[in-house]
Amino acid sequence: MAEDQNRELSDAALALIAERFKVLAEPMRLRILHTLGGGELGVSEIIAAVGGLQANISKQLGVLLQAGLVRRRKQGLRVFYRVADATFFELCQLVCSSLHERLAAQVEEIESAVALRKGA
Amino acid sequence: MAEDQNRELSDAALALIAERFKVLAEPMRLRILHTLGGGELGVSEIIAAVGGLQANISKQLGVLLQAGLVRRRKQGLRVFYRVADATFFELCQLVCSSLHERLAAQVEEIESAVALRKGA
DNA sequence: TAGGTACGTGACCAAGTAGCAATACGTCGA
DNA sequence: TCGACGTATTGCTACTTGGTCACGTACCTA
Repeated sequence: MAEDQNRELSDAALALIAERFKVLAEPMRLRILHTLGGGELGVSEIIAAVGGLQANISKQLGVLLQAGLVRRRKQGLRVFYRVADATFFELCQLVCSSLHERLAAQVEEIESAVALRKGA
Repeated sequence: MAEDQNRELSDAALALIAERFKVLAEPMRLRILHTLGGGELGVSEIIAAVGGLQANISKQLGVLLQAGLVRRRKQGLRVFYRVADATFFELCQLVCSSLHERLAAQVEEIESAVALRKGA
């Protein structure tokens, strides 16, 4: 039973982790977060920075807010957002370095293949 | 123009990062990777460990392989997979700690609300 | 060569969702 | 009170994809 519980807990944890990754799996949301990396911004500024229609930006901001990745602050007509979870930047950096390694390896592979063709 | 190039490059990079996150945004794939954390395993063992139909596991392994997250090795009839990108575990750990913080904050919020009710 | 085993693939369906257009909501100045 | 403005929401469409079934492929043994 303890085993079952562990399995259940592990599954629940994996589901939560997957959900977090899902939120980050959209270029537009990444652009918004990246833009907010410079500090708190109003919705209008975000729209100007990342492009796209207001409705969509608002929707994606809602997704990020519900995921706890950004915080919201109202001031009169304006609404300001800022990054609430700094791990986002670490995650991006990790993925970037991983992708960089992978691409470098592919380049090397291709180059060695070219060298083989030259030799033949 | 340099600005445009930077913007284009940044968009392409964000698309790549989003794609990586997308691969990790599925509980079944996370389960497979987590299972492979113990070391190289054959497809049959993976299926036994994570559950589900063989066709689906094979499909998800294909996705992971194409993403460069796992490596493949054939030996007779058997096919063995192993984790190819160790950053996966760091990513999971980061997300886990982030989620833990978030949940702890929510618990605290709820408890203080309960305390307020008691006080009233 | 025939048959069995381990794994991959193609076709399909159902669920989820990004983007868009239209509209609603809340807040301010006049 | 009435627009005007900034933002959120709703309904919709098109597309993607996880899971499943049926079948194909590669490899081994007898």
